[in-house]
Amino acid sequence: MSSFAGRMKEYPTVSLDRFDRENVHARAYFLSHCHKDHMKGLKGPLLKRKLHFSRTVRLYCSFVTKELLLSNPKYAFWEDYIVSPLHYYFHIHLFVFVWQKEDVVVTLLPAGHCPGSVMFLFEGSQGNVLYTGDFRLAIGDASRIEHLHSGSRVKDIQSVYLDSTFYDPRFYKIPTREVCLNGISELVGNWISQSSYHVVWLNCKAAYGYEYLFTNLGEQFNTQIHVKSLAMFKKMPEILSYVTTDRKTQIHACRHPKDEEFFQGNRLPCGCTAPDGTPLRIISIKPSTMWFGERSKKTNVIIKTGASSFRACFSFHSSYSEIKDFLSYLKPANVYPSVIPIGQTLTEKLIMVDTFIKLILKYNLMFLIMFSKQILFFFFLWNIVKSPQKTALPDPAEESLQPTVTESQTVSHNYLDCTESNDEEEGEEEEEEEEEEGQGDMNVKNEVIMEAVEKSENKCPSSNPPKWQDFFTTEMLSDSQNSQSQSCCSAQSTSPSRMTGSQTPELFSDEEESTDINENFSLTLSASLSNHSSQNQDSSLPDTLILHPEQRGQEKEDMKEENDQPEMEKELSESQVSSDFDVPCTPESQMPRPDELAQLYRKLASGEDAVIRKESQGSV
DNA sequence: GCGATCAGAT
DNA sequence: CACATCTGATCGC
Repeated sequence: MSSFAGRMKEYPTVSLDRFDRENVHARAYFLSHCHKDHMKGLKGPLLKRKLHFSRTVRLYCSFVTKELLLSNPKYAFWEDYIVSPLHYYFHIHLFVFVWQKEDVVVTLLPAGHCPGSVMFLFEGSQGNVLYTGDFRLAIGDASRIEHLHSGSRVKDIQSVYLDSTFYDPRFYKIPTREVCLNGISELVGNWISQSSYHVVWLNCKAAYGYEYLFTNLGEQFNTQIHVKSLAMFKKMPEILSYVTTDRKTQIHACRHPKDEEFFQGNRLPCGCTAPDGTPLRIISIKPSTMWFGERSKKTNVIIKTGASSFRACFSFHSSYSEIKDFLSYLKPANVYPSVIPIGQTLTEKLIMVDTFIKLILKYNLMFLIMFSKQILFFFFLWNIVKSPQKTALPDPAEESLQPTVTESQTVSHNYLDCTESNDEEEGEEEEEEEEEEGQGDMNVKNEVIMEAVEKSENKCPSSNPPKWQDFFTTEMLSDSQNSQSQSCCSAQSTSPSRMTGSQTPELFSDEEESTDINENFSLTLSASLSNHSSQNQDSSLPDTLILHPEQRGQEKEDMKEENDQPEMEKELSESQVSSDFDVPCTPESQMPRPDELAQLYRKLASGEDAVIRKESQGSV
């Protein structure tokens, strides 16, 4: 669960994923995805009143997040205040008023956590800051995210506000989404093929994120999954076509307050029975996170937990090694973990991050010595020491070399609002104290950076740049899964990414049921889900500035050619071409002058990312 | 009566 | 196997 307090040190006038307390005063809001623990205060009366009186406050989120949010009547009052792009990669031109006006370009990056989930990359005078929200990216995915790069280099990232849910060596490895999906498919297929009375209940929690499971199962078995409601997907036809409210199907993901009891009594949560009265044969599959230690060779993705109950591996969050890979690639100067697991103090978490950093340091040292790259190493050290650092922060170089965090220091400063003992009054004194000490202490110096030396060759965004369908697919669907292989999203390009025999996990840990499951499954990850058919009215806001990524068009064109998309995706892309995609800036802002713009663009590493021109191609 | 918060359960 | 949500109890306004 996120313990992030809502604000980033570098850009404190915006709030992300928190809308209560001091966040009520934010100039702009960002919602990374539509999970309740990231929506605290979002339906609060305070904010509602603020919206009523303010003409400038907006909530920025992805299109899908907007749809999901507005499908809940409790959040419907946000409708006129949401700014969402039709595409993943877009730029908001923010004028943030605090100590000065500020140009900030915000880019939405795929997060792979649930439909609509994104990370926010802020680029402005306070540095490039990445807020990950919750994310699940596979190893290697960062290199495929175009907007983390400028040209062939990885952008310099000042800080990462990190989803550290599994940032713990215990969660070293979590089977990839594809592997998990294969296991579930196999189990489902073997069951429902036995007779029409054999049905599966997917015991999913009440949260977005299982949709790609539904779509893939629906696709593979040419059926629809029974769910409680379709309303939230009404603008997402590729999801819509795989779910139904018709109970006459063999795969159910419906819920009921007493569904566990129902299941024990051999009933589905929806109460569905066979027309002829024949008792149904129901198995339950409960998606849950499974992890494996570094040395563990077990890779069971399905565990039998009862006579007809199974647990299936499924994770919304990146594993330890995936997070490590992510950080090692980005090499941010600072890392702020946003999740402090229950039972673990902030200090422990920070120390853990430190430990990782030290290990990296050590590893690199050895590596460097072995390969006689000392020169590079010292050059890099020098870079760290010399690197220009933000104001109001302790010298990061100094700190990074002594990354010790003491309990008292850590706990008393709640910039991230991470500690449980955090029910202090919101006095101003405290605020100031935070400012003075907290920031430095909360700085987890990330010498992951050291790996830069080793990985400098890898700094370019791979020969296959990120393809929009990798992540755009309802932001979730099969997204980034197999990073090493290419896109796994298009129906045609999927099969190559199927598991090889050696990678095939044992399906069951319980032997009694593991006999007859040996079919080969042709996993077809469905094509893009997301059809973002409508644009909101925001482009008509009076004081909006629309920035269009210029080169994006051509790049997408290239991508389309080298990537043989199935028809559906081509059509989708084309439909997106036609839909103007206007991304308003913060309404308080003014239209920048050309020279201002030029300056802004210079701030972007390459200048490729933000250009005012209506794009002519399906953009990402 | 409403919202915030917490414990507990799933 | 640690994910996110819901329910119910309690407290304060």
